[in-house]
Amino acid sequence: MRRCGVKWMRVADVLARRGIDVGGAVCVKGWVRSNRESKADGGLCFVTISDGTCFDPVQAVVRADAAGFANAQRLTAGCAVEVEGTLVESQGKGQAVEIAATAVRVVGWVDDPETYPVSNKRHTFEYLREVAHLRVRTNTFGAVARVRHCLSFAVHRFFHERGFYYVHTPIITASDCEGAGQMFRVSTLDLLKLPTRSRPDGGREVDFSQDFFGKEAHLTVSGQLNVETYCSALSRVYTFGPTFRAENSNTSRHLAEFWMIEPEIAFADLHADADLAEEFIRFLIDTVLTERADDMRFFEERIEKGLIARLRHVLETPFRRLPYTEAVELLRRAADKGAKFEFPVAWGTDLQSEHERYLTEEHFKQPVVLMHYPKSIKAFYMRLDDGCAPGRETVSAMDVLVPRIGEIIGGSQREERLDRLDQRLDEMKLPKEDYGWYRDLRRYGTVPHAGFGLGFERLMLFVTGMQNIRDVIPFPRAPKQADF
RNA sequence: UCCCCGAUAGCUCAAUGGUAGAGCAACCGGCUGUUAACCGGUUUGUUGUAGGUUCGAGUCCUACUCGGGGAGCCA
Repeated sequence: MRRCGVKWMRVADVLARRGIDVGGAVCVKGWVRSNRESKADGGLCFVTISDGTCFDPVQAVVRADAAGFANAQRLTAGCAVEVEGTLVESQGKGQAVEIAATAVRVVGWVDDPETYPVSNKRHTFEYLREVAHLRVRTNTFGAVARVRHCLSFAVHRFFHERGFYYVHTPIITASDCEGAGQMFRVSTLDLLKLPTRSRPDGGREVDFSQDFFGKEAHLTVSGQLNVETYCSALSRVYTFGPTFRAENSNTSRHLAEFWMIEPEIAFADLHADADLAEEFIRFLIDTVLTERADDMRFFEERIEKGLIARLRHVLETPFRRLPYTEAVELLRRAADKGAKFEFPVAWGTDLQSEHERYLTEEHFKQPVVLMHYPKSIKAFYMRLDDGCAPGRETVSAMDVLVPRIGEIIGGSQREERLDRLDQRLDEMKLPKEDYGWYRDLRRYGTVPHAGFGLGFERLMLFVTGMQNIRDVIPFPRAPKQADF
């Protein structure tokens, strides 16, 4: 590969004048965003070039005496170029500095400019989803990609700085005890020639002992049960990895493949868990506002007016913590006073989306942490609250609700008492033998512990103001959607 | 999975059951330190798929596919 004669720099550094100043020689490489040609001054082209390193492209001014001028005149959106020149103060408005080009080299042309899928104009997000391999070249998806990176690193930094260890929990699981919805099967059996064996009742069933793992295997729906084992030795741990749900969910808030962050802390109760969740969300917002100010300004201006004020409000206001029972009373009073709910509010049933939205968007207008849900609507591993009235048993669960998104975090203090855990397994008709290693944790040095799960893409929606979860992950997987 | 809405040029959208249109993009020309540039011109169609009704269907009916909004499941 040919090298530039002068120093090749990232556009982000050129525009910020890091390692270069006006008058310096520079080379940039990237993709053309726009090209405007002028006949003034003997002919010149204004070529804006993005290399994805920051929101703004850099403008190169190519005059007729520059090497490669004839090619520069033919540049269209999407062409890959190298530009050499001098950094100068811009004579035009809209940019402080620009590159006075001495040479332009076209690295890759666009075959057919008329049908280039992301030409220089407005496109709907639905359309761009159909060209997911090219949509990252747009303002919006470039910004999404950089914010996603920024938040990913912030997640690791937050936990690392607080003494948490990052645990790689398995993607494939042969235990059928995670119990969080439909799972994707993992198998190497020939679907056209499935081995079968007889069941005790005389029927036939697939013989998974002949499958790759010797038993049924699936993609994980949660790393929590596995990460609890490491928590019971390393004290403070977290996972951050892909998660899979085979639910037929067709919404703007669900994916079949998404990334989840699951911290788990030992010697901790539900309030320590909520403290952690709150500090965590604040840290992430603060980081992205500081490190991706350029992209966040774009989201504020073009995606959601008031976004930055909304995020700053979250930074400055403590989350409102509220027991489920009080939330139900509050919602019933609101309904009496005229709040329009499609579904009734009753103790013992899960809150509907409209109820959650009322609490966080209308009543409190801030993130809300709902705690101590009825045990009947929560998972077996959540800790039974002490001192409950008969018929009003609750568990130490918490959901963090935020405006616009609804539930962004679900967590709980875990049941660390073996007898209570076994009681819950029995009540929910779950076979104890499937939970051998999980029950062992309660037999060998059990401790109170707690954790939560945060859907990374939902965090992205909350932080960017984007509306559809399929637009905040590079290549979305959802029912009937696994292209690219 | 359920309810509602939609699918027409490369993109965004028009078109009373009666000849398929505009803006943008692209291309050509004009003007211009341009920047959502502007002005003039040119090119662009299996109207999502399969049936049906009708003299005639982009338009009406049925099914399917895909997309959007809402709900459920949840993160």
